[in-house]
Amino acid sequence: MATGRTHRPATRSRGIPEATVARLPLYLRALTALSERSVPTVSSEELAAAAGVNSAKLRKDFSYLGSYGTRGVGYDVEYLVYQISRELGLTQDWPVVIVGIGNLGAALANYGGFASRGFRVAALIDADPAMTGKPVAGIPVQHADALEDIVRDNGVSIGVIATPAGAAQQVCDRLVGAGVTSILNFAPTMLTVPDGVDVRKVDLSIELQILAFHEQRKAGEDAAADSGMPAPAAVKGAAAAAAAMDEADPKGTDGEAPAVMPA
Amino acid sequence: MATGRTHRPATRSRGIPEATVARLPLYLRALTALSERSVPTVSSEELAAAAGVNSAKLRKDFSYLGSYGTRGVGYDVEYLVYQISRELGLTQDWPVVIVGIGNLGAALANYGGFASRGFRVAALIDADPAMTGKPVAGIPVQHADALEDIVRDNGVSIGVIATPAGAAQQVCDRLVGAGVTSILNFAPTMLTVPDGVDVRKVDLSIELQILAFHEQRKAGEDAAADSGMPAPAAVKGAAAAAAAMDEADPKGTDGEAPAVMPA
DNA sequence: TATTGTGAATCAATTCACAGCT
DNA sequence: AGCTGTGAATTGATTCACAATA
Repeated sequence: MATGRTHRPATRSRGIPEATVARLPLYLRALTALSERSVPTVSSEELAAAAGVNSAKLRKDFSYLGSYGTRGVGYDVEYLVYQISRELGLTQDWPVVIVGIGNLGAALANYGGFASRGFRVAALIDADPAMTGKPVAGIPVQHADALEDIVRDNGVSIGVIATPAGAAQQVCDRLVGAGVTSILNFAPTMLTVPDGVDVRKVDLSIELQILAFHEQRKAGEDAAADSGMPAPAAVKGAAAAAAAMDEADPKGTDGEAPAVMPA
Repeated sequence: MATGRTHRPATRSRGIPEATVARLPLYLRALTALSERSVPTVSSEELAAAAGVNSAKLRKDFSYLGSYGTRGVGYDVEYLVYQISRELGLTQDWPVVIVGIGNLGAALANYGGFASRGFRVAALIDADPAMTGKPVAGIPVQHADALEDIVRDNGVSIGVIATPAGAAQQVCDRLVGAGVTSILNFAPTMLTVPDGVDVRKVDLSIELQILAFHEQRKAGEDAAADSGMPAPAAVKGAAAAAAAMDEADPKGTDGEAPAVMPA
């Protein structure tokens, strides 16, 4: 993710800003919707509105990819869909494995978006022997012992971790050892990986906490402004309540990480 | 989210950078782990390593909250846990409703993190009458007709949308109409909300696409460098393949959005 | 005429580096 | 002696505003 090497001088100089890369999927989704409605062209203004960004930002983003628009007219929808798909690497097939088939892993396996263009669920892996062979989303769950073989046999380079926090690092190490170089982590823990391996993290509790912060700001900062804990003195216990949040696996039918994804 | 008002002059001048707010939950998690191991103090260096950031950034972040450390020593773990919890608004109870109890909604409902400090699942809501009354994670699912009553009766200000994309905007409108001012959206669609309402989005397909981009960069840009679609001419069809990804609900036992969250 | 593509200006976030305290 | 807190420098992202052009 942060290895700043200087590769090919092709098409356009490399170095699309990370912020731009993160928005390309947004544009692609909006363009796809237009494509389905057979809209032939869009202006930066229209497309920006559909993607929820402003048009100057969108044009600047596209300028990193090349000059794919026509002045006075706009962008050819189909052509842009193709160019962005290619830029994102979606014109090829990416086999992924999902490790940890609990509530969340199952939800991910059932996600329609996986099965469509670009990504393919190559295997579902779980450490619980009782799960082995059980079909989830039509795919039989395989035991964790076979992880390395599965990754190698399928040429998997993207792994999804949906295990409990305690197992995540170990699973990560095994995935990386077997050749995976991109990881999507749903477990609420920081993963340590060697250079050259990308990790993206999706964490519901963090998203909720950020919302709570803003919500608090809105609700007025009057009520219960200051109630205790005046100085870094002996405050043991009181704060410990805020703990528990992450780690551990309180209730939950089985333990894994909730996932992220749309219908 | 972007309303730049100038509120209370209390404790410290308002205006914690958004990037800092987004990292506070990370620090909180690391501190919580230290707290559980009864570690009394940490240096910025140690805590930064545990949270996966560098120490200068962490110190700068904390400087926005106030001077909670001790030079030559470090930070008091319990005290910092308390201060960050308070800053994030986690010292109060936030009732949340989850709308759309499919694969993903159920995974979210079962997520342990919800039940612990700060957030409480006040209700589960689904539009399917067959779901009504069925307990999920010990909480009976209620019908969507009761949405407004549920939100008002429970004083809910945070809503989680885990419905199919097609229903998301309508659900969002109803939540906002009933008084919800913060929304966590798992549906793969852009939501339009009035000023003063925050939306955070979690989207697996976007995360995967970002990973694919970096993966492609690593794999060498040789193979299949350029295969077709030379100009913005007649390219109908070819690119349409990249579509389908989002929207719609291909397979999937029932249709909702996968979720995001840890064990 | 309408709309892109992009330098220049602005704003935000990160990192440096060190003075100030304990 | 060690570590925080923070101005100053730097790097990165966004927005402005307009010349280029189909």
